[in-house]
Amino acid sequence: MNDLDVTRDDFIEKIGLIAQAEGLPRIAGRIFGLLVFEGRLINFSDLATRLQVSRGSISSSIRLLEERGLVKRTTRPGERQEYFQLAADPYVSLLEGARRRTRRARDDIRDSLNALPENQADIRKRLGAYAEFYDAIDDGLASAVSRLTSRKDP
Amino acid sequence: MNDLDVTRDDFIEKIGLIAQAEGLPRIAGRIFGLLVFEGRLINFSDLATRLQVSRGSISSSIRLLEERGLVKRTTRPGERQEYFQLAADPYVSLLEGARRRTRRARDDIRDSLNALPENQADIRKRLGAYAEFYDAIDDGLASAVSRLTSRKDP
DNA sequence: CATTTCGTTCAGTTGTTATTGAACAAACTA
DNA sequence: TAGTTTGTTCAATAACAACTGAACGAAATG
Repeated sequence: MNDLDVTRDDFIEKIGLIAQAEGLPRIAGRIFGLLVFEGRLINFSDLATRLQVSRGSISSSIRLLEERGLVKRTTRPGERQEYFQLAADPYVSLLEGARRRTRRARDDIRDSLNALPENQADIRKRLGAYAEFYDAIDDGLASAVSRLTSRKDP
Repeated sequence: MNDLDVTRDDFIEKIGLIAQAEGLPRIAGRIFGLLVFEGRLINFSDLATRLQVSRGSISSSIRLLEERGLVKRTTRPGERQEYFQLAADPYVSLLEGARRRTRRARDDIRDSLNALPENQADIRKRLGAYAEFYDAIDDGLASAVSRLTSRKDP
């Protein structure tokens, strides 16, 4: 195993851990890492052998990654295996997912706020500040999205 | 149990679930929710009884919340019990924590990038884009922080 | 001094999610 | 046709984190 292999495997493991910290299965992160590193089509069984995991795990993690818009599935004419690669804008998809979760939290809090009687001004104020926190995050992530998209548009 | 109690308990449970989705123990989220809702000092045993959980759980979750700068512990002269309340700027602390994790991920990726030989321009480019994704998040969260802090400074 | 209260620690339990591996259907191959 | 390969599903297991509750030391109280 040469230097490049070591660097790659090290990278893949790191991304697995990052994914795990963000609530994704570690294997999903490792697939993502491999696809980022290689930057080309990789077929199903290669994923299983290179990451040393069962086909079942590849199947379910790939499904997750597809649902989140991070990975695309392709087939080649005449070939039976399915190939996978990074989606066009995986990072934007990740940010959009984070924004959705953020806004959902904000809405939950707003619902509680709206259920409060008018005379509970102090509680309303605190829940309002909490909701604004999520609004601030949402805006921040929105500006991250535009930064990523503007970079390549022109 | 009146309307306000229902709204409060509902809110507390919601925050517990949000916390859980963000990788914190549910009980930590419920404590946070209770403190946001009440907006005043609450003592240790009240936390345990009102949230119907063991003292051990309160102890460990409070420790987590303190470590993250979300909750402050206080004592009152002549009283033996310890009191807890929201920290001054809990939302800023949350954002700073998120920024730290973001930058750590970016640094991990940069380390891999730097371990690559110069002639791997394509791989370097892809890892670079990945690292920039985290930079964009960090900047977005930074602007969320300034939005939250500027709001009350003047 | 004995007793009570307070918060922490830690071993054990519970509950949840990730992962495997066998079974399966579909699509090819010989 | 029988046999292979491919990806999915699902039941069982492994791995992990949350949570409990008993034990504990410290500090107060009587």
